[in-house]
Amino acid sequence: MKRKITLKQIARELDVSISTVSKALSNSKEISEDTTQKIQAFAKLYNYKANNIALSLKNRKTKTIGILIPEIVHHFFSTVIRGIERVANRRGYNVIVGLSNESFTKEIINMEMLANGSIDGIILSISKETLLKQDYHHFNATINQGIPIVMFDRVVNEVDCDKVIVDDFNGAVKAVKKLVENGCKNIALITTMDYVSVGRLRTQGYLEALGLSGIEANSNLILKIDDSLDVENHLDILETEITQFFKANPNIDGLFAVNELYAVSAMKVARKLGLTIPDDMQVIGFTDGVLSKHATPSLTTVSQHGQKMGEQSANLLIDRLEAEDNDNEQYFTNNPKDHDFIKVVIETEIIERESTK
Amino acid sequence: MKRKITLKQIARELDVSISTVSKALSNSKEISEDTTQKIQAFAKLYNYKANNIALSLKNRKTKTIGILIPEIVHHFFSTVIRGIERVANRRGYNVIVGLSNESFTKEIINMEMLANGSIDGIILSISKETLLKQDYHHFNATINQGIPIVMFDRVVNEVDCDKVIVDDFNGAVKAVKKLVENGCKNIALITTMDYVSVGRLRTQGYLEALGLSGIEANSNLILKIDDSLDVENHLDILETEITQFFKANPNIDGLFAVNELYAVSAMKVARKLGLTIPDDMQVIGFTDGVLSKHATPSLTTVSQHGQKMGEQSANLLIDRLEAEDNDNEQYFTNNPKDHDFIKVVIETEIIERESTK
DNA sequence: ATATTTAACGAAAACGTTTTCGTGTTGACA
DNA sequence: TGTCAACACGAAAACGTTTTCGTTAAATAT
Repeated sequence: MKRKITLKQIARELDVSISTVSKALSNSKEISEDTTQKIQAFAKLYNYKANNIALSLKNRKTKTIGILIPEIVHHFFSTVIRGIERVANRRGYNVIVGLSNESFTKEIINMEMLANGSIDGIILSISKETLLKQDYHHFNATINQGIPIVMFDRVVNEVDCDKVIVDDFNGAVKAVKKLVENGCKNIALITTMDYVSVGRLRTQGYLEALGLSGIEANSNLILKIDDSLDVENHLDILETEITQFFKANPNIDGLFAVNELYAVSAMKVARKLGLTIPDDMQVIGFTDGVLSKHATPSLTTVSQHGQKMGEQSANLLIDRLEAEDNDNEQYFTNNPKDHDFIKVVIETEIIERESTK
Repeated sequence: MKRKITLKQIARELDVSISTVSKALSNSKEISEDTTQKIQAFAKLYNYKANNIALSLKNRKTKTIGILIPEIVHHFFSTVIRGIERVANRRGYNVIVGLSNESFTKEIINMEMLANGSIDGIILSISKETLLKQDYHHFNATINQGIPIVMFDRVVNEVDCDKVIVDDFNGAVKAVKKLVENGCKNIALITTMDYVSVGRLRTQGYLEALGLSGIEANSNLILKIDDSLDVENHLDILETEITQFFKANPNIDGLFAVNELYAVSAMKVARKLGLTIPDDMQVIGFTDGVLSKHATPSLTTVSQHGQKMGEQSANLLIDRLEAEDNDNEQYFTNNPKDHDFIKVVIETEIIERESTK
């Protein structure tokens, strides 16, 4: 078991100084061609690679970015990670992942763990509990420490940073409009409680689309699910709620759900109630994941383009990191550019499948 | 924007030496109570936290473990990550993720990126291309550099390291036996090409179960899918293959599929062909993911317990890392324990749902 | 022959810690 | 009064780099 070789060992072995080795390996022309070749040959032989940690310490940057998300067993979030990893890798960065598990405390602990030198910047999506508490001091704290943050999807105005969001509002508008165009008269909505911003925005989009179409919103047609409980493991509850909802409103002929789980569950319930989709009821969900694609009938959805969100987030963050590098060489450290934060909006797209006509 | 405070700054500010500050913060009794209090108060005020990178360099260990998997938008793999992250976090480790994207080259590049000091050990699952090439030198190389590896799920005998696998063979046996018990006479298999070990093992389990039940295997009832192509994006191809398969074998009354995508697709095809599940055909899939749970009818599956695999892998790795620490204090560095590698087998479990009687 | 440039290399600082090993001051004790 | 612990602290090395700034010797210019 050979430990990795270091500059010092090469130097000792070849009877030169550490500086000489370092320079030779970076092809400095301070070093004669002879020694350079000798050193490079030796280094290659022993497969020398500079130690990342030492470089990080010296350069005061780690070339790794942190990701902090609520959950990873989740199609959307893992898609975002894939996008982040893709551009991070291409641009020479590593990716370190932390999971908040929707918990405020774990979010803070993770942030602090990451902010102690492990990473140059953070890409995150806020946990539900944090959104509920509306306590964002930990974000501002790390930003103040000079660690840039990019927020995606679940963002919040109280924190000044770059943001990448999907156009939840217009996505919902598009979806509901399509239902209207397809002839639906009584369009229902299944949504979450309002504190998750994306749910709120999608609800607003639903209302807006109805308004634009001259349809009066009917609060009976809106079902709000308390997603503080872990729905994945309480499918039965979800399904009974939907069953009651459908029974109470037999006139529903169109349904918009703010996520694919609600949509797919609704289709299941509908079928049990003897309804045919899309003939008796058309359904559109938000978030294009595996469920939508493989459900029967397959589900028409509003795609969020998670991978693109990840890529944009990573590019935004790395751009800012590398801009900082240049700033340091400028005369003004506090140049105004630092406070021009960017908000990227990813356009949604409706993917039509079998659940609509 | 305040940069993080360092020992040196505290020392200068309080007019003591760096060593004193360091000792005071670790409650060394070399330092008087007065100074200790003063320093600790100051440190708390400025929210001092030791810089991780500096610690890593000094201690020659990073307290982070690398994960290298083929794909992250994948229920099983993300479940494993969740498990790893969970125990890593509990035991004070960070987690850094690399994706091979099923590519041999990306796997190597990622390994080298990680092995240059960024991590203490690696947990990985081998990419398809690597399995196909059967070239495992990069794994052995990093092991030889003193970086322990734990392989999960897709493992290989040619590399000496700890391994965590699911009992693919017996899982398949159980599944097929259940089909037999449920009265199936003509049990089909949908599987992958043989180079992915897990597919091969599950196929063998299928054959074994048939043998045990006194049923003669019929090669016509085995459909091998070439999963070198990206099936997710070529569902149509998959479905037509299955359609032909079913049409050619109308006597099929039971089906075992080596993953849930194949199983769900098969159910879809079966329904289109007018078959009712589970009445006309019972179906069991391997890998318990979202699809299985939410399909209609919901799918009986063999659960791999991904999270448990992740947790076991992480524990195995960290155990070894921390055992090494102690070994260094022993007289023998090359003690025989180093070569006793552990293979943990996670038992599968059949989760019964609507697709079987 | 002397001054000056150039080539080739080494010493040392710096990044932020921890830890070992001094060192000076105090108080107790003989 | 002289000796010796005990106490409280500082200097410096080490982890592995890169980079600045010497320094030496040879080569060139004057």
